[in-house]
Amino acid sequence: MARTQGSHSGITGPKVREAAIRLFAENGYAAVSMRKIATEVGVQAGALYNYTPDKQTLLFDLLKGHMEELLGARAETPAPDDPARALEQFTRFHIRFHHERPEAVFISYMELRNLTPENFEVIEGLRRQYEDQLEDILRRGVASGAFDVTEPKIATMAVIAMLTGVNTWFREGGRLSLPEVEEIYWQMVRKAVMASVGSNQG
Amino acid sequence: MARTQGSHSGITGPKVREAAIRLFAENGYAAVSMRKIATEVGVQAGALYNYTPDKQTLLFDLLKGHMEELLGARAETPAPDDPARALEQFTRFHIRFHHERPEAVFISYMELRNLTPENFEVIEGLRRQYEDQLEDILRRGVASGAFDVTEPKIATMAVIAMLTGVNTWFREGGRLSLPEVEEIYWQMVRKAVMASVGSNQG
DNA sequence: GTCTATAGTCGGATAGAC
DNA sequence: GTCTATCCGACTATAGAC
Repeated sequence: MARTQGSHSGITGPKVREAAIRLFAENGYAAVSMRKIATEVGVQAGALYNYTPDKQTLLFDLLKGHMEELLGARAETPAPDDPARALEQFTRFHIRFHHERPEAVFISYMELRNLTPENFEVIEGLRRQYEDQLEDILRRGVASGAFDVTEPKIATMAVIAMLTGVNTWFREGGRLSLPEVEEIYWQMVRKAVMASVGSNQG
Repeated sequence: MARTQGSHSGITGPKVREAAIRLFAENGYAAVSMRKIATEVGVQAGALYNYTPDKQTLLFDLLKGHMEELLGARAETPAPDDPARALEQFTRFHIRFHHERPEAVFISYMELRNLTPENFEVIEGLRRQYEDQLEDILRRGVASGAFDVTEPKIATMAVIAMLTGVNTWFREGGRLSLPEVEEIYWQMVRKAVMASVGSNQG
């Protein structure tokens, strides 16, 4: 007697993750039903519960996995001692990493409010770890005299917001390549934090 | 014979808008039911349909109202001829205006995907009108030699993303006042786009 | 590991009384 | 303008067969 249908392929787990990321990014967590995810994967809704205890945990695991990937990728990159070089590396890394995972990035910003408070705290802790890396670079640059930044925490938030914004408009195949975009943003970041040679109007 | 309950006050319309903005911001459009909005207002769900034909139109009207308020407030402010002064004014205006309406701002960024395609186009058109104002300032500054910006469109997106990011972390009563934050951001924006006196490493 | 079937709940929107 | 009552559909999660 044959199985009726469904994947039975042994790779349903990853397919659930992929389908959930895409659907959550497109429609939002609350608007996506377990049935839709199941249809996308090619199984029935009930079968999803072999891979996640519930919908909330599915969202949490996606966000946690994304943040751990981010921190892992950063950890693999040796950080230059020179603050200016470290800042350039951070800038290019952030743009590239976020460009490669637009959907996970989108969810990580948009669906935080759909996490339970306990789950939210975990994700926020991971995010803070990432932000602290940029803040450390800025503080070292201030100490060395390379940067002129009165409020490293604010500059950290400003730079990250600016860089993450690339995902809202950049599309492959447009007028500019990603390396060109990286260079433009790096020049803006560099000028924004560098020690100025003379003051301007303002 | 007296009315059973409900507002009957003649101001239910504004209360519906306010409740919807707050609840959509807190929980997301899809996660908020008409019943929840009605409870917040103090009426029954059916009464809401005296004020909006459906939930989608309610969301659309909120976003459209917000964008029109934004453009209206800009239009009331006389724009300086000098590009640097115009940029400073834009920077401070953006931070202040967005600070005063955190919930509407949040919805305007998060709930775009829950608009029908036709409604989305309308909101995007209004947003583009606003962005074009900054882009014009940057182009004028490049023409006058005051700014060093190779890609005004990208700089526009970068500056707006950076400024809007204030809403994600700034809280009244913290270490810094809003005018202080304005000043810090203005200095970063100014340095990022100003014509540099000498080049750096990078 | 997946299926079918179903429980129990909640959703948007409408009809008609007052 | 608001109420009550309701239609009808969709949802999460579970139970038990295969």
